[in-house]
Amino acid sequence: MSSPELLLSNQVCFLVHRLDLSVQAKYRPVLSELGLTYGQYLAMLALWERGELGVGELCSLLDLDTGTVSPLLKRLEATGLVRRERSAEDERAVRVKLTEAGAALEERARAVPKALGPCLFADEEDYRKMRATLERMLARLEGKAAPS
Amino acid sequence: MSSPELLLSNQVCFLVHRLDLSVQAKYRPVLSELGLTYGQYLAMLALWERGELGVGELCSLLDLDTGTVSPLLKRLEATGLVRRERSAEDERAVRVKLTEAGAALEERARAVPKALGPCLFADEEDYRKMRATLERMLARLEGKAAPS
DNA sequence: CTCCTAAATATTGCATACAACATAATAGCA
DNA sequence: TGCTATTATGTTGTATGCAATATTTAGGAG
Repeated sequence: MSSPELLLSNQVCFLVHRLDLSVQAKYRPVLSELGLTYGQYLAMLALWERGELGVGELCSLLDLDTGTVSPLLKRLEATGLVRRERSAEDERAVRVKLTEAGAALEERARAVPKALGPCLFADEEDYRKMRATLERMLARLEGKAAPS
Repeated sequence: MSSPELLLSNQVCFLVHRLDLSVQAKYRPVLSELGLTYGQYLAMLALWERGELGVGELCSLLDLDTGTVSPLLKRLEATGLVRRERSAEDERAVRVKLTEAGAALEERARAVPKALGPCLFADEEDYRKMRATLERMLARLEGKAAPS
């Protein structure tokens, strides 16, 4: 017999996971029209914001591993949205820059939050509360030491 | 120049995604001691709860595709926690059952929520509010039609 | 009974994600 | 200068996750 602590429906972690997958599912068809996956969209957001980034910077911004980001950038380069150039001063570093096409895509991308915002929250107030809750959960997670 | 709508830090979807990955990262070392991945843990929760399941049922419960669940069950079978048997009445159907080892693992798994609960929420009250917020977000997402 | 459709599960291909390791270049220090 | 540690990035192996397709079996119309 299961104790309530082990019931699937009682797990916050499961709720978070389903929510993430559901959100991605909502974004998928919209981003597909831009030729982007969900992960690529997040990377492009960072690039539109910063213009140019190192690989490590992008890993920090997205909170992801180089093992994830490095191939992702390779695919973005293959689709022509991004250019990767070895830095002249430091041959280890790679600068990731938007191409013409990559920069141009920003205009079309403005439609994405407009289309999907209403799927996620009711209004500004709702948005702020949700964001606050999620940020609190994240802070709690990252602030606490690993469980013994 | 980025409009605030495209700023990475303003995206609720990004918060949700980071939260999911952070939660998984917290669970990983704990589950690793049980020899389980995150996805396998969720599947085992369903099995401990129901005892025996069809593949399709598990897909519904976990809200996942057969393309995800089918190989996952294969790996659970390979580690000896689960048995898969073709149903006698309907040769298409596969019944997934706990093995002795799979059933026995439930005892050790009780430690998981105990260890990780405090990483996620402060107390019962906090747990309930978080759960309510997440469930509200999920309901909103799944209730709304796809964006035009 | 035969043919067609539907249902249940599995497989393939591609894109994350992370751990562990590999590679190359810089920095720092003796 | 030469050696070593560190840094920045890439690669490999394994496990999700989903779309699309394949396979097998059941059910139903005629």
